[in-house]
Amino acid sequence: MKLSKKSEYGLRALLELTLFYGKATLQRHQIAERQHIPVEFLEQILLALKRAGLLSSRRGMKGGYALIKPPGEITLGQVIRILDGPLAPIGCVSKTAYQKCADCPYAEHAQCPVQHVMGTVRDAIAGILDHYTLDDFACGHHKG
Amino acid sequence: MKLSKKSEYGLRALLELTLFYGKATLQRHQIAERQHIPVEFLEQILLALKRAGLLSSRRGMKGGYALIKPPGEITLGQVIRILDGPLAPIGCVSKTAYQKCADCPYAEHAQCPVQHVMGTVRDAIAGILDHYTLDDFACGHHKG
DNA sequence: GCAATGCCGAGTGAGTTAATCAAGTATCAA
DNA sequence: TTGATACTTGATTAACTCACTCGGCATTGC
Repeated sequence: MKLSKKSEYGLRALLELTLFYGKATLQRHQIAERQHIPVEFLEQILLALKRAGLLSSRRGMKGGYALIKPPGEITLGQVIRILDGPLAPIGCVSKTAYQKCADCPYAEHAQCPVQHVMGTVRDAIAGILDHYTLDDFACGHHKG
Repeated sequence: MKLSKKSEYGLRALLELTLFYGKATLQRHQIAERQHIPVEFLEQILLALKRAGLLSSRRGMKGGYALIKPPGEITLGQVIRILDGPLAPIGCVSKTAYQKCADCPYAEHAQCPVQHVMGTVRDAIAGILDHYTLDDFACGHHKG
């Protein structure tokens, strides 16, 4: 039930990029300084977000990173899935990356008590994170 | 955001013990067989649950484990905290094991956006797991 | 005493996390 | 064209965690 440093840093980096959305690009070291993140680690995080289509980047002098989509269209759920993988506490209840349990003594679906509770937990987590956008995030509160 | 095998096995073991609550004790190998759990691993799980005051045990021939408290008074939240640690996705929003973030650039409490969202996630998870008892678990559905 | 069972501590191999490093390639300015 | 700056890529690492595994000890019942 834990959020990795990678996701935490990723969210904090996106927060900075949200504040400058439409205004300027930010360089790795600027983001790193403002958010106290090791630069080289931040680099691979930004890169992953870029590959996932969330960021654009420019090389060379005056280079930097910027959000591609408006912050209101990016959810924390998306970001965490990119950096940490599925939100579900257990593979057999993931909607974006379902995986059958190897040795569960219960028949498929619905009869397994673990699967049942964890399904509701997954829905609760996704219900929050998939409706919480970078805009909400930057304001510090959900539009609810 | 993941449930460990340890917790999963722990919950499945407690499920068996719930079914036999007030009727009989169960030995490690019985639980292990019924739930397809490696015996030696199960052992340390049962031991942890015993140390936490959830189980009683008897050694020697005719030994075994049993629930101490009625299954309606044990919540999945308790169990998972014993085996996996705090439910909160990040230390600074845990209510049972709060830990200040080392290098968060935001002042204490309430101003950190990460802390804010993750707080609501924590509450959602705890809201489910701290009200879901072993009884509910054995029935496969919450009384809610 | 002896076998069955739980108790306990240490160890282990695979994998993950959180970085770090080194060698590129693109961009701009002088 | 040259050099400085900054993103890109891939490899490497140390520390840690996960999921077991093992060996020996303590207790109980026959």
